[in-house]
Amino acid sequence: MPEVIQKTNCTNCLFKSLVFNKLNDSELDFLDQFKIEKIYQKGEIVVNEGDTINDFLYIKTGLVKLFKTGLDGKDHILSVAKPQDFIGFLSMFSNTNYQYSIATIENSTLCFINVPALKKLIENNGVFALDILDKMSLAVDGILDTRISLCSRNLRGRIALLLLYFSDEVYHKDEYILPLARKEIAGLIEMTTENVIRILSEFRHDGLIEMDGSEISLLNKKLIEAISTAG
Amino acid sequence: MPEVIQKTNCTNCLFKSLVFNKLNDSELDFLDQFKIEKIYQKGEIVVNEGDTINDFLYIKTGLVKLFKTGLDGKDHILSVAKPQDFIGFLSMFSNTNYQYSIATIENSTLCFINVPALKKLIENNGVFALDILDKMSLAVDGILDTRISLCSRNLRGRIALLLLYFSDEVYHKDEYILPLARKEIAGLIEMTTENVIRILSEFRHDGLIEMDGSEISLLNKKLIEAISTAG
DNA sequence: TAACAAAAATGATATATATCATAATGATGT
DNA sequence: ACATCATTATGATATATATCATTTTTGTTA
Repeated sequence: MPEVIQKTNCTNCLFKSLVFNKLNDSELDFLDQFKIEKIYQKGEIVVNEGDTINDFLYIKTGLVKLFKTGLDGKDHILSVAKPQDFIGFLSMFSNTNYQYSIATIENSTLCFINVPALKKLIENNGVFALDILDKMSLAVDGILDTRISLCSRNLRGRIALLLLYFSDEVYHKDEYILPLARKEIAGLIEMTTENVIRILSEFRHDGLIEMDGSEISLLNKKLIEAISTAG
Repeated sequence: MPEVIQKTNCTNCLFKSLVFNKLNDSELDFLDQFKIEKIYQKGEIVVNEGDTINDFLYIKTGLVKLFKTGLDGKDHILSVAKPQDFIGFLSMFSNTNYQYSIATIENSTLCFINVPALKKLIENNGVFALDILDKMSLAVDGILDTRISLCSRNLRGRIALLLLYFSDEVYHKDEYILPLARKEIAGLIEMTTENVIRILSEFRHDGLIEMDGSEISLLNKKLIEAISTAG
């Protein structure tokens, strides 16, 4: 359960330009009545697969994973999402219930916006509607790209891709703490836990990375990129 | 090149209810000025990767494939699309150029609708905007589901999934003519051409299917479904 | 119809990946 | 501080898949 629930003001929100830049002040005021902000610790469940979709979720800060538990009991991670990834748009329009679960993998602040209220704004503001379509389209492009390139890569290529993803897209640093356990990585890039561990060790032996538990530092990014492309 | 170009009338179109059911007659008349219909033979290129996106593409009849040519020279099929799949919505909003190529794999009739005209309608008709969001969302859900389940299946499972896809989603029959060559199937479900052939032969030897060239008939659907689920 | 090219088919072999077993390490609760 | 459990780690082996080589079939064109 989120520990803190905040009532903040959309018009003053640092992030409004990222999501709601096509709305005017009175529209933002309207939205204020229908939104709530929650602060989560790392590792908390935000929604469970099957839950009714009442709110559009927006990640203000932090990192979450979208996942499904398969018939084999293993978790499959559909996507890791960070601020501006607009994962909330994904099944909000096509389904009444979540097709996946969401959990935080970093301390995160999420904004919950009532779906009917949001739909009313879309209906009444055509420019906003087009903007939402743009953002949704971009989000989808990204997820599809990642998924397809995962399928056609070998294990080393997938690990390389993952390391680069966290370095380039999430932390913007060559050193970072992997927010996912080896087992979770396995579920994200569709391989066994043992092979995740094995290949990370391989990369260390080959001088590509330094590694202490979940602390990772990329030593030879050029080569990692080459492996990611060639794989 | 498409052999025939037709000027038809949206208001009388059999398919308008599938795509444009939220538009009134005057809006449909407006659209008429900005659309064109083309008839393609099987195997024709509709758009090339990198082409400027000028039109929203709607599949009236037939079957197309969306594909990219990889660095290795092999084609990777992103998706096979049939009427009502609304693939045209995919990167229309997020990109000015196609991120993939499109070719017909059956004789097909496609409708080309000018993008700025369509956007104007979206901007002016909020209910239509929400409807487009719904359809786009559904299209994406489908593609993602397929992709993710492909990644986590073994070769036999993937072939089973493919056979069922054409049977259940496309032809609605247990006998059909595979519209894709073995090599294309390989590019669609990420395996080698040899293994596609081998596993299809295996399925025939095991009495799961009958096969003569591209004529396929599913003999034991229950078992094929089991293989698809278990794989 | 012959001649050719492409696709389909099959087997042998190499490589990549998963599975199983076992140990070391680290975290958690008592 | 100890027992317990999950995670990380590594090796041995089995299995799945890709690659390479060769033949057969099919379709196309002269």
